[in-house]
Amino acid sequence: MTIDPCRPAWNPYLATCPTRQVLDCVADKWTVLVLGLLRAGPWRFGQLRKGIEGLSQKMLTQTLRALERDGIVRREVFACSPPKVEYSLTPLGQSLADTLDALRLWAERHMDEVIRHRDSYDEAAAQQDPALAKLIWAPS
Amino acid sequence: MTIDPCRPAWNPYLATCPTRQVLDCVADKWTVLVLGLLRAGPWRFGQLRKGIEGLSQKMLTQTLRALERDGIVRREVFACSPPKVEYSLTPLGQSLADTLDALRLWAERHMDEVIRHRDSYDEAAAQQDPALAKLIWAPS
DNA sequence: CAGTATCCGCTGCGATACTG
DNA sequence: CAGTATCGCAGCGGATACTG
Repeated sequence: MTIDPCRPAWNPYLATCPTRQVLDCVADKWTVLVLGLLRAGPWRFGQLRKGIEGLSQKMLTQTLRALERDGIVRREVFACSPPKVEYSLTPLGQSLADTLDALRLWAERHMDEVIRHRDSYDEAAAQQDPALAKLIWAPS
Repeated sequence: MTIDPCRPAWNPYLATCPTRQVLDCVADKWTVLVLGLLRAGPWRFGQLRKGIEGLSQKMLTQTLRALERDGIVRREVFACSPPKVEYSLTPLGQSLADTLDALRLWAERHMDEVIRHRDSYDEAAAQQDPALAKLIWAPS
């Protein structure tokens, strides 16, 4: 495939650009966590499931399939009993995982500051409208 | 606030860890695109809306509110007519925006390769089950 | 212009049951 | 063990109408 000099670079700010779909799949909570684990080496399905609390089997399958389809994750089936399937990063996946890891690290590193902002924002909102105060404390 | 040496570092792999909520809001398609624009400087509401195709008013408001609450975006209201509201990055937001920009760049840079993988994956699936071939070509 | 409020269809996602 | 298939519903998110 040759480069078409007339074609503009990919631009996710346009609705029809394919990068939109990739961004949708890649900028995802579960993807960040799954790829974060895979950086350490191959993982089996059940290991990933146990390694990420709250991730249902369905969502894990869905996430892994999408990543496999895009060439980010490699799926290797071992013909044995009981069945064994290993997931690992492709070179392409490695580069993405490194990028996403920065995001996970950002969340861990700046969590304190985010919580401070969040608390003061909620407090200010509650004072403006005391009737809303209870909502802030309502379970998720 | 003092550091509690007993408290483990934040860990998004635990279901109840607050970083989960942050990851959920931050690892989001619209957040990536909004913060990508804000890196250039302050933007007005309408400008952001026009700058990101397919982003509805409701989702933009929601996204901006969440980011403001977490101290990532600053909202400045100008008392004039017609009303004018500017959104800009806080220092905290700058650090996040830089991280997310890497993600957007990754998508743009590796789109070709992703598409190649995707096509061959879909083709392989179609050959395994010819009846599914038509589904692959169905509109979104 | 920059929102809020309301309605509501669609689907994302969990729960459950079943298969190779 | 590693999935697929199916059901059911909460909530996401678009469309529309209204407000300061």
